[in-house]
Amino acid sequence: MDVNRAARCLEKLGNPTRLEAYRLLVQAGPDGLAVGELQEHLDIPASTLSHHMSHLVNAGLVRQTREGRVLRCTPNYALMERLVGFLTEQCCSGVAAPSKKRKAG
Amino acid sequence: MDVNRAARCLEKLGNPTRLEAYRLLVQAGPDGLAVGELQEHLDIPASTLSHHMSHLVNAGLVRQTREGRVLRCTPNYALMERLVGFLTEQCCSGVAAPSKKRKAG
DNA sequence: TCATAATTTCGATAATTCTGGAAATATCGT
DNA sequence: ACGATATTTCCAGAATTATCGAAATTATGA
Repeated sequence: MDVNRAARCLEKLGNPTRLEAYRLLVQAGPDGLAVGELQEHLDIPASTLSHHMSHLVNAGLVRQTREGRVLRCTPNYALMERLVGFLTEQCCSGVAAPSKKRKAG
Repeated sequence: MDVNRAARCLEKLGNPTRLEAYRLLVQAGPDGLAVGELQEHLDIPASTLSHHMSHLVNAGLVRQTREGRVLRCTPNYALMERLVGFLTEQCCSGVAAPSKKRKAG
């Protein structure tokens, strides 16, 4: 996770609609949610939501798998955890969580 | 830390120049850096940097104190930690770090 | 007061992002 | 094939953000 990758993830999560969408996916549990289910919760036009989701998918934060007519979305926890790790290690005071380092530890 | 506050912080950190600036402040230690010192590191025009810094200050992520002609910038660790807490609690799988809760614990 | 330094504000342009209707695509059941 | 459903892609306009030179502001020291 370099600074540019982190910035890209943060940028995508920095939109209220997208952050809420991601949060909904996490809350929904292991199966995530279909795009249409997200749309019901978020109450925005389908095309707008589709654009937002493609941002998240492109950044790698969300994965989509087709199930018949439905596109199921699941959060990429591993990437989110790497992002949180980046913030903790690079942007916090250094007092907490010095564990688990892979690069140049 | 509600979802909109979190989104605002993430949005501000989601710009590569601003994320790098914040990181430099953290790395610099307790005294942070003057705007001019940031400018040397980032190598961008003063007015551009000033705009970026005002984003961070407005979001509460950075604090500025005047020391003579110099404006010293320091990161707001407390807010960053609340942001990381938000992501950990609301956007991660729930497997890790269930400790330290203040609201409705 | 003058010159210098540090930084912001002004003003303007370029670039990007957000939004959403309409049309297209993909899949299913009959 | 047809009709319905789920979702994306196309297209365009509105809104926001990024950039930065020039001018203004704030502070220092002689």
